[in-house]
Amino acid sequence: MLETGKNPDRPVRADAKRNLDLLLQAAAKIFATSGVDAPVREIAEKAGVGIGTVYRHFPERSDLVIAVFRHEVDACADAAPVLAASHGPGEALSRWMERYMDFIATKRGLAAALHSGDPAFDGLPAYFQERLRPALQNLLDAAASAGEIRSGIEPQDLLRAVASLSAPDANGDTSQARRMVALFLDGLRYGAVGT
Amino acid sequence: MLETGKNPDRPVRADAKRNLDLLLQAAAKIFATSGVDAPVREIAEKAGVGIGTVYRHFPERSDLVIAVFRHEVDACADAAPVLAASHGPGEALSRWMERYMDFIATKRGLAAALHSGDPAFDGLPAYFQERLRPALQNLLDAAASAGEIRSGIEPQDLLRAVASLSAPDANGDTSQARRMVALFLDGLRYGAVGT
DNA sequence: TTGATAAACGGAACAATGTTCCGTATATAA
DNA sequence: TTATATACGGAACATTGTTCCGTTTATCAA
Repeated sequence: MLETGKNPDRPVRADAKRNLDLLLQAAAKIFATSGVDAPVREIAEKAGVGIGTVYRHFPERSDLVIAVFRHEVDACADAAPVLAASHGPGEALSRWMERYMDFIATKRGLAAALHSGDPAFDGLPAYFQERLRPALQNLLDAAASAGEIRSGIEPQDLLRAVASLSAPDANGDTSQARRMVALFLDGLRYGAVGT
Repeated sequence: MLETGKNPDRPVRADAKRNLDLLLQAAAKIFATSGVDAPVREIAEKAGVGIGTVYRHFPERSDLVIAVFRHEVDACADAAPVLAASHGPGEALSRWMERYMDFIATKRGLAAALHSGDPAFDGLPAYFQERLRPALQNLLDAAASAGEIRSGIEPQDLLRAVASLSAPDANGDTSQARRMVALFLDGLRYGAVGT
């Protein structure tokens, strides 16, 4: 019998992979611009694919939202080791917090969806913690070891605090939020072993 | 010229008033059951009126949501003087907090809508404060004057704290939340002038 | 009581959007 | 080059918000 049937180990087709990436990119941009309630058709058009292709990759609308969210969480988490390799511990921490704030700003529109009661999103907060907590933990440990900040800071507290501080963007102005976070981080430096 | 034209002072027709009440009742029940995203048709059917009638009274879906919300805020606020007249100051305060928790529980589904970015809902938080703060202030003043609780409690702090304490209803069980609030209120009693 | 009239009603029809389905096109492997 | 499983595109369907308009009815004056 000739082996021609459906092969489960067959690699993903190149066009499928490409379209998936195009979709994630397009969705990320449109979610950031128009919020997570943007029409699926709009995303398909921006990605240059048909609607059917969207639903092939993401059976439901919420699957696309989730994929974009996780993708952005991953990108944010992955930035930590990169920054740690290219900067000193204190500088790496500061820069990563900037990066994290950008992520939170993008996530604004998602917040409502996350707490909308749709069970599809139930796993997202856990993923958020799971991915970002260790990333930040490493940065904090390095900075503490170098004597640039005090030790004993809990990463999840920091994540939550900065997310809260970023919130009051009433006019869309982020400068105030950034000043608050900078001030907050200075608080970590005060009391460091080297001070 | 005979006065037969459109009379702006003409009283509201009886059926219009009745249908408006039916709609508010039906919407309140359905919002509590299925959330604020329930279809307009379902509400119209439950109220026993046509869709057109819904839109005559509430030009947009959000207007109906707002009307129900305000209606429930009013009912909760109006309960305060009634309880104050029929119970002692401490008991009136306790009972009103129970009443307030019921209101918050109903409002669960609304929370997402309120922060969804739809500008139609922008005024609701203000209305909430505006209406409930004075109602609670009176109860607090009476209880403090009677020496049953300490003075200097800010009503808005209490409103927010109790709303937060009521939130973690993971399984839909409200007993834990009620215990927490009761404990919280006992804290007010501790340190009262009569203690 | 009756007739005229403005107000209100009901629901068909339209628009926007999530989702399904299937005929067509194509990347891949032999 | 050819066969075929995979992926694609978009028409069609389902649900839901909203509009429109012909019909019904509450109200008032005679």
